[in-house]
Amino acid sequence: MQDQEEKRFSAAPATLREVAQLASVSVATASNALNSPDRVSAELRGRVLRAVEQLGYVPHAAAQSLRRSRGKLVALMVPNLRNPFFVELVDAVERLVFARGYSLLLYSSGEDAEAEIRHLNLLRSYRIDGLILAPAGRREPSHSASLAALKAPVVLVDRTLDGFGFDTVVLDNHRAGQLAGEHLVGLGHRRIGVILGTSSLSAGRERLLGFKEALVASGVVFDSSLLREVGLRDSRAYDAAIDLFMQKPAPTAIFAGHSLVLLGVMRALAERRLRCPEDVSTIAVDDFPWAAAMTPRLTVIAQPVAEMAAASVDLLFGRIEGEAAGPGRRATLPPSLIVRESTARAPKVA
Amino acid sequence: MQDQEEKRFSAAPATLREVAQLASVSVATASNALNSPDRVSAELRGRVLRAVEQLGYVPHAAAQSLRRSRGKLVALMVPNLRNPFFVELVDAVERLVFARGYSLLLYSSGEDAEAEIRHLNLLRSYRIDGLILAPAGRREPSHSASLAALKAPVVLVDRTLDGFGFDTVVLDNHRAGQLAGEHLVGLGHRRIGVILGTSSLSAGRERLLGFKEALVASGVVFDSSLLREVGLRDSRAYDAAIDLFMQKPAPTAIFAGHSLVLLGVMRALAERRLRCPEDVSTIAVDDFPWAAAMTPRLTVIAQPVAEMAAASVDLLFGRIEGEAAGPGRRATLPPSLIVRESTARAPKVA
DNA sequence: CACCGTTTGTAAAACGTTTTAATAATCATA
DNA sequence: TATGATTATTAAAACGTTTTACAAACGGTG
Repeated sequence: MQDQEEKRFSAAPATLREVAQLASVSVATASNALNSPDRVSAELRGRVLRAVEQLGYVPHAAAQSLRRSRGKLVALMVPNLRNPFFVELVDAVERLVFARGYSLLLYSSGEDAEAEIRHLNLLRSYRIDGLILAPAGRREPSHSASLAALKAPVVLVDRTLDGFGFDTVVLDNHRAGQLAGEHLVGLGHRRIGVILGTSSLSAGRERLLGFKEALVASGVVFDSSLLREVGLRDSRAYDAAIDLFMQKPAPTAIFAGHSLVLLGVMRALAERRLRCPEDVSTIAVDDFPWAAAMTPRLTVIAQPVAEMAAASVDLLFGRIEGEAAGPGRRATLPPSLIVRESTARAPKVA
Repeated sequence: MQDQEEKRFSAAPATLREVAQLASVSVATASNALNSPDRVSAELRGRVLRAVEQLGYVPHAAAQSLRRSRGKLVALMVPNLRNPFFVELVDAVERLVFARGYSLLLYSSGEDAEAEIRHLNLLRSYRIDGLILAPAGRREPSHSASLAALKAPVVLVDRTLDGFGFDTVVLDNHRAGQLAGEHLVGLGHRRIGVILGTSSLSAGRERLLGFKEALVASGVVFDSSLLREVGLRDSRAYDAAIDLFMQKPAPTAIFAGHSLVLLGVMRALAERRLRCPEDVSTIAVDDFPWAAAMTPRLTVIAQPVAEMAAASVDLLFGRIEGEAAGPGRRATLPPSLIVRESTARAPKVA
């Protein structure tokens, strides 16, 4: 057995010619036997399959891709891998894509629109079948060219890019903000700091809108002097949080735009010797493995990452397989509030 | 401008033929102008380059890959993406690979040796130039066939696979264990629980060895009744920790084999209302973004992930570019102790 | 038995490159 | 001016598939 395996694979990868030869059929027949089995008699199909098995034949993806114009290749580009949301997304997408017999080309743009475009251009070479993109930053003028040049279906995830008509999968960000707001005012908080990651502009705006809406619905006025927008670097979030805690009176709760922001907030909290949730409650968008292992265990607004991944992949393959056409569809998935220990009733002293 | 971009890219991707045509040269010359510029006169080279620019020509990777036998494609396969170590590895490798003008095929085996082999077989189709592999589990008999069938250089990272002669990049696991042991006994701990992730068998064993060695060097006896081996699921680690805390006398410190294990431990701690580090100190291998944001901030043994990624990529391209030949080389990188707040002097009552 | 409609099989072209081997041009040398 | 020796250019083959267009074989009908 071991020996046979050895023999099977030691030589240069077998070609379809050799398979055909061994099965004493033409290459065309061999190809047909594999790709459209109904076009070839059972007899010959058997011979071919046996030969394939014996030679350990595997099709040459590049040759296939050259002839058909489909490479069984899909790309996923995310802004960074330090955000657990994207990590989960990558993980889920990889699995789904693999399940369909495709492989995944992974790119990380590093939250840099320039780099994103460079990646896109490199990507053109591969004639990918499709792209799932969580864009870095706003729409650049060159985006349109590079994206169009792909000549492949694109689905946008997490962040939108207007004016392209691409399929899009996003969280119901408005609802996410609402959830956070309702939860916090429900606990009696009135002075609430908000720190948004500015990167995902549209998402951030939506979340803020929903948040405000929840406040006014409860007759709480939103104090915009307690709003901060930071970049992607958590150190900025840390600074913003420190700054917020210096306000008089200090906020009794913080709503963080995403987990990276929260990371900065938690560091600031520790720094200022503020206890959570006794002194200040925190809530953030994004659930992630460590959220339940921290002390306190974090109250969060979870994104349905798995569902978002599934929706993206479904949408993408809908286009790839050509069933779907027409204008971009949009899937908006619901967030859910997970109450743990980082939020508590607002302290009396407020 | 917008319009020109439009024109540039709106048609089907330009072929080298068309470039040649536009530059009024033969395709051979066009090809040479791009690949071996010294073989063609400045005059013609200029014309070709201009035509390339004008048409927005990008080579067809599949066609290139078919003709040469190199696709500018490298694969990375990791056991899972929930372990922050692998996430960082993916991130770093992606960047390095991209910097060399290659693209990265990402696979996650899900800690499943079967799946790993399926992935490897799929991978054969792509005729990748090389593979960086963090294998799931032990060497399977079929591993050898699938790996050999790749016909591409392989470098193993984080976990070893014996008998293949592949280049390998690992942490100095022995030293990592030693560091943990020294730190803990230095703080006066005598009863120390050890929970290892069984998955990376060789790594785990090494870490344990180093740990024991540190103890005996200080005249502390290692109590093997305080050793647990768990799988990859953190719930198992949680169980093990709970179990450990039931021992009489209970351990005053826990050494966790990697961060996923630690996650279970911290959950158990919270559950049992044990304070860290007052009641029990914890130390684990792996540093990760959240480690410094938790309360307490975690004391860890950090792996030099960036360096490990760089070493892997260097080793791999050494083979790909053909400079390096001969038996597998091994890079062993040093861990470093990062003291934060999750370790403290052992309580007196021990 | 000649005819026709199905199957079943195959030869050859095509996909977009790179590379080999051959040709044409250039230039110094005898 | 003819002759090699270089250099610059190109035609054509090759890489491993899929697919198109055609031929062969086969069974049933009139």
